[in-house]
Amino acid sequence: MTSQRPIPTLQDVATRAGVSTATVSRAINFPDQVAQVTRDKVHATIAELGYSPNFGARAMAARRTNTIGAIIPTMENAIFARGLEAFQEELRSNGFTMLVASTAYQPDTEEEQIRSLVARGADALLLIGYHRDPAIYDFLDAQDVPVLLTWAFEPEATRPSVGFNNSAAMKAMAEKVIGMGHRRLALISAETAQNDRASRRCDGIRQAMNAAGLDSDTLCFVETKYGIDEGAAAFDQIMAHEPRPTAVFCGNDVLAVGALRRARERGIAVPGDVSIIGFDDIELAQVVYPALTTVHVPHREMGRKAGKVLVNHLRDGVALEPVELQTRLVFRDTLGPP
Amino acid sequence: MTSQRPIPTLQDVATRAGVSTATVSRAINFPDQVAQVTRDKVHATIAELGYSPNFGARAMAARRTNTIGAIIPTMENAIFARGLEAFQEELRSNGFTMLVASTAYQPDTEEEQIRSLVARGADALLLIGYHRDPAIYDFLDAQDVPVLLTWAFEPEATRPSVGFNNSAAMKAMAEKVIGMGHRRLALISAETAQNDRASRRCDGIRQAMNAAGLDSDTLCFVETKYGIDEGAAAFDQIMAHEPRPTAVFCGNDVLAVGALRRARERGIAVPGDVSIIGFDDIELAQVVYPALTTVHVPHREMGRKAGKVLVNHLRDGVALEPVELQTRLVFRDTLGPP
DNA sequence: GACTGAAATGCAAGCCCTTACATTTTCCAC
DNA sequence: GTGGAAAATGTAAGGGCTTGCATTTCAGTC
Repeated sequence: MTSQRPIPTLQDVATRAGVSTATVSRAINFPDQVAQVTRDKVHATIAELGYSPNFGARAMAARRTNTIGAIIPTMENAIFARGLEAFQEELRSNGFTMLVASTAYQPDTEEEQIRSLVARGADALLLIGYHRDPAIYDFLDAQDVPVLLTWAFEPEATRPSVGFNNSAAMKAMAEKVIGMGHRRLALISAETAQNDRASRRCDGIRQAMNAAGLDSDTLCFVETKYGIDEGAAAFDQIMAHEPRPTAVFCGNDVLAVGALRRARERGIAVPGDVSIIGFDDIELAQVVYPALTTVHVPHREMGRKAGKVLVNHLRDGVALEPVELQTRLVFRDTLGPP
Repeated sequence: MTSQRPIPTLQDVATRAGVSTATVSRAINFPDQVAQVTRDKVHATIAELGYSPNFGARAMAARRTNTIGAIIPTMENAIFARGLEAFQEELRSNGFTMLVASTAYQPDTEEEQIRSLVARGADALLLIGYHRDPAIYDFLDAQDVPVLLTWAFEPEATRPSVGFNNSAAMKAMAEKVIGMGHRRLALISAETAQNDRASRRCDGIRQAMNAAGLDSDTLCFVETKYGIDEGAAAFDQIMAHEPRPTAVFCGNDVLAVGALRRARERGIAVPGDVSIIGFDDIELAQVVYPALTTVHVPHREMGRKAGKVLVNHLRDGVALEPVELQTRLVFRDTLGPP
């Protein structure tokens, strides 16, 4: 046991520097309100004592934290990583801190994380997608915590979001695929029940099919959990279907990569025997072989924009402004004629 | 503007339930110290008011937060994701919360994040690797924050860690590769200056070379930033070297995947013309083609163990116990004879 | 019914900061 | 020098919670 010198407080700094706590506080938070010489003395003392302000006390006294919470479904597989990184950079450069939490795609966990971040004093929250229990929104409204949604954008939605139109994006891709002559389509989707991005992407394909005069009920639909192995297993299911689909859409790139791996393992040629299409355009999409045709989502831009919108709101009181971003179809090597 | 009903406090709950704040606090934190009927009444009131305790106030009064901070170099590419996920699960199941932050491999950012997490009241910290400014360790000691290191294990180290021996792991792989007849070796390494894992892995190769009677100065060494594209560029540099190496080690799987992609783009056969060896065994390693030979790191086990060690320490006062985990060589398809 | 120890509850002192307001110091213009 | 405004600093009141200690309530016993 080393002798426990107690953790220094503001008071300790004040005493040692021979000033009041108010002055120390100002020297830290509003340096230009303090005379140069005093400021230097205070900062020297802070360094000497290794003082570091207590966040809880500060939050309580100031009633804000300059902290913004972000809750994402998963930290694996980089789907959200790039966007979040840009979000964080934007916040940091404006003096805000990001707190991340992930939910493993469990609504209960999301609720728990939301409460935890709010209790921690998050000044605002960034959440993925629209769908969640209305009680959660009520809670956030009651707590007066601004919420910005992202990764989705619905023109008619009431909650502000910075994102893209999932159904329109997938529809655009489906139109291209149908335009190439594909008629027997399949979709490996993430679980749609609690996930509006997944269900909207599914809608997009059906819309394109209907518009092209195809019966959208013929879509060979498999829903699965998130993961490469899950994508592989789902691909097997789809290949068992008669007549065999010629184009397999995937709700995200991770599932697509799993499907692609399985196709190779089974000796099914891509895109010779079957085309595979992803969604997201994560780095992985360019690395697999053959390189994945997919829908490019502007992750970094989305993160940065979301950060800007929240900072503007928190700092300048600007209303949370919805922003729609555009996706882009990226044709690589896994899509060919049927 | 909706009328702002104020956020309910402990006091509000107490008043409404007709008890003291102490009782409410106990009903929340030590339910069995409160009579059944009182407890029910309190919880009903809490639900009715939508009360949620203020984390800052609680942290300040209780002088602990049940929060453990984890700081990782990057959230991209899933290298740390799986281990961290297991870590979080372990903490959650023991009533602790994990707070994550990432540093983008910048020591300055790491220091900032450490201070931030400490200020937020983290009861302990999980950090990656040994190497950092001693001043940071001094600061943490002064603040009396326990620190557990991970992703590395040095027998002679003074700080406790839960990890594996990076140099021994890489040495074992290098011995195998040399044993297959490779004599001209190359290494694409992450930047070694601030990264002991990278430099130890490099050491491992050199040790194996020396032990096999090869001059370790002949190792074709390229250092680069983290990323798939960076790995690709580094591969180009190595291929420009004369005589051309027959085996390219990579400091991690992400760099290896970049190298692999570049090899394919240039029509260099793997493993026919050159072997490529990764490190980490992230999911990606099995997905690329040809599948990557790599050193398997028990990420989940590492995360879980680290969680256990910290929980034991915080809850039961057990000293932080170092744990060495074993890596495993995984031979897939990118390694062949020279 | 009085007594006793245990169980349940209440009281109130902090925990460490920020900030409105009050006070002192400084600096100029005259 | 003096007066007065501006700049710098100080005072002290919270902010919401936990917890040691004091007090009340309750069972059970004689």
